[in-house]
Amino acid sequence: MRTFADLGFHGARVSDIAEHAGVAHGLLYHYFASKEDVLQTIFRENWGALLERFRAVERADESAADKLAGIAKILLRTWRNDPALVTVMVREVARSPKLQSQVEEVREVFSILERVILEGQRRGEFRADIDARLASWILYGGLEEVLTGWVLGGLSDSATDVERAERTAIDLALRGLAA
Amino acid sequence: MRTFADLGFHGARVSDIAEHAGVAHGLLYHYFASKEDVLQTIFRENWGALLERFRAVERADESAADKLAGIAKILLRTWRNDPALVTVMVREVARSPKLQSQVEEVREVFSILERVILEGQRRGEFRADIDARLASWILYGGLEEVLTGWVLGGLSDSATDVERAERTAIDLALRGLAA
Amino acid sequence: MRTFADLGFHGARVSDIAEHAGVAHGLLYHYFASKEDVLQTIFRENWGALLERFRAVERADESAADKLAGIAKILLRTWRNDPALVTVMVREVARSPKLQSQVEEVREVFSILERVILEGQRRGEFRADIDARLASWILYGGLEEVLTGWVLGGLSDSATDVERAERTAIDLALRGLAA
Amino acid sequence: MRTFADLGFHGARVSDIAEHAGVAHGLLYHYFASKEDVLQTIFRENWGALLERFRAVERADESAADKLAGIAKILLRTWRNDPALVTVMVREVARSPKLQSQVEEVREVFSILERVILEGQRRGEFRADIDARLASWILYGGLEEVLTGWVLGGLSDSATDVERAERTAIDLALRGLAA
DNA sequence: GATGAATGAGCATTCATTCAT
DNA sequence: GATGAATGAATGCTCATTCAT
Repeated sequence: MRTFADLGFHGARVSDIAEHAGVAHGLLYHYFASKEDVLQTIFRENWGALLERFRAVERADESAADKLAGIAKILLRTWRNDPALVTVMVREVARSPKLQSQVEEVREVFSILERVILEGQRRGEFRADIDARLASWILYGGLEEVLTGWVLGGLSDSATDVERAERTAIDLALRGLAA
Repeated sequence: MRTFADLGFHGARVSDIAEHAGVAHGLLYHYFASKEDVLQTIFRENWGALLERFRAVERADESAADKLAGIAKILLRTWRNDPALVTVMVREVARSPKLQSQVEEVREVFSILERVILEGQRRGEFRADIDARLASWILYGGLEEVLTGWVLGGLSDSATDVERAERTAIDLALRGLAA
Repeated sequence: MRTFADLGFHGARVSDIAEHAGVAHGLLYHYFASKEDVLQTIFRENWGALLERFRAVERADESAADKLAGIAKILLRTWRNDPALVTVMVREVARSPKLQSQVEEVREVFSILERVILEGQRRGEFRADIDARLASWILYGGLEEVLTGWVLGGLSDSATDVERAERTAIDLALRGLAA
Repeated sequence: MRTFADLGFHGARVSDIAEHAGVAHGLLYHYFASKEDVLQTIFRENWGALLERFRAVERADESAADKLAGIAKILLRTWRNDPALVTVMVREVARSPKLQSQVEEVREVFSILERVILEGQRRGEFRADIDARLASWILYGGLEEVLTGWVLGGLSDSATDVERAERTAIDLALRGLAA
């Protein structure tokens, strides 16, 4: 993950990864079928864990607004906890069809957001004149762009800035959706 | 542009581009210094034109809300006018540090959005308790994610859906920012 | 052909072939799809020419015995004319299923021999109590083994020895088949 | 032997052999010095046994013709008894200089055949105007090609066909050599 | 005896780029 | 302008072999 984060998928040679791990490059092929499988595994294991947390939020006994806020927090705080992971996700996974097979899993986050929004609309928390599906993409895009800003260095990611970003994103979204 | 859109930057060989253009691949080097220069040129020429249109909106004598709406429309309608361009932008330019030299230009759109938001805050149109810089990233991210949805096929892009996306995105943003 | 003859298919590196030819190894891939394609091409072009000569003999207006003798001569004299070709054929093509797609073409020689033998039997030149198909394999095997002996150095291939081999092989075969 | 027969020497990985044998691949190196040593051992043990039988035939108190017939029978019947062995011999050992050290042993069969033929010539059984050395190669080649036909599937190897091949090969050879 | 993680030499193949024509 | 033969650096991957356990 760190090698991909530093050099990008194409820029990272298999031997770079192995060197980073302190093993011979051949050993990599005991554990992974190919260089791409390494990326796929990084994605699968980490995104799966994130999805699990999103689902837990969805199941929680909270208002839809709190659920959205919870998901946003998980996503944005991942930058602090695991910047290499976020870097790889943002640069190699999010938009490239490199991991076609995983597209479904990537989109699961949209489904979760959509369901939460629909729930909010049903409960009267959120306005009903908004397409929940579209809103889920728009909200997620806003969050991902903040992560991208941090990854590419366009946005400050000091502790206070991260906190402010969290508040801003949540605030914008909830006001945008509020009934 | 079409070749990059179809195959991606890494997946497209110089000879693919030349074949697409109906010339020998050697000729490409009369017009471009390298394969990367082709991408750079695509970006420069097209993004420059978009930026010009964004700036025109910024200069117009309209409310800040209308300016934001105008920018969103330009961005989203580009998909219909030039899907290959959007595909290349979304997949090859937006996140990769491939075009480092152009990062500044990419970010110009954030500056424009930020200035429009600040203007709206100054005029009392928009709430003042929002960091304009952050908001510009978040709004742009929402729009770009919709484009991504269209590029990768996750969101329907029929004529009515494109229009609805436009309204939804603008509506969410303006309600989120409204004073 | 010479590189394969010297080093064997597996022992020859692509760069050996290219070096032998005095070009960069990359150029090889302008003309051949792969290392294996080089072998295939060697086979196709040369075996095809040999087959053509065998067919010419078959069509000739001669006794079946003379036809068999003619085919044997062509085969054995190829060693003198083109030892590298024979070496490659004997070592890389004849028995390995490496060129599965060409198996049919390899077997064409058996068909030709079989037809000549059948013709001889019909004419009363050859005894009729012999399975022509089997005989074609046996005769061809005898010839090929002589070539093998020359390739691997087990049999002397001086000019007089080559001539004697020719006479011996033909003599054995014709006496074996004689009515 | 079965792994080499199925996949060829180069196509068979050490781990394929080990898997076939139901052990870990590392264990192979307790019993064999190398992959090539496995092939060598297969050859040595089996070819040695065959040679022993050939020599027994040579020593027997029979006519030269019967001796030739005996050797042919042993060789061809091995296909039925041990097709994998024959496959390996035909494809990996016979022509490749892979087992250079064993070349002598391979050629022992030619020596035996040659001596039998010489004996037949001395006794007046066989015509004297044939080079015994050459004849031994030619006869052996005929037999080996029949085996090759069975191995590669070009010749039918049903029980009756095997028997007919035996008769045909012996018949052709003896008539070819007959005084 | 037995395992399988670990090694690293070896090699085919790709493809951007050059340049003589 | 235009071609495409020629180059060669770069790299993913394979697999025989070793050896600590």
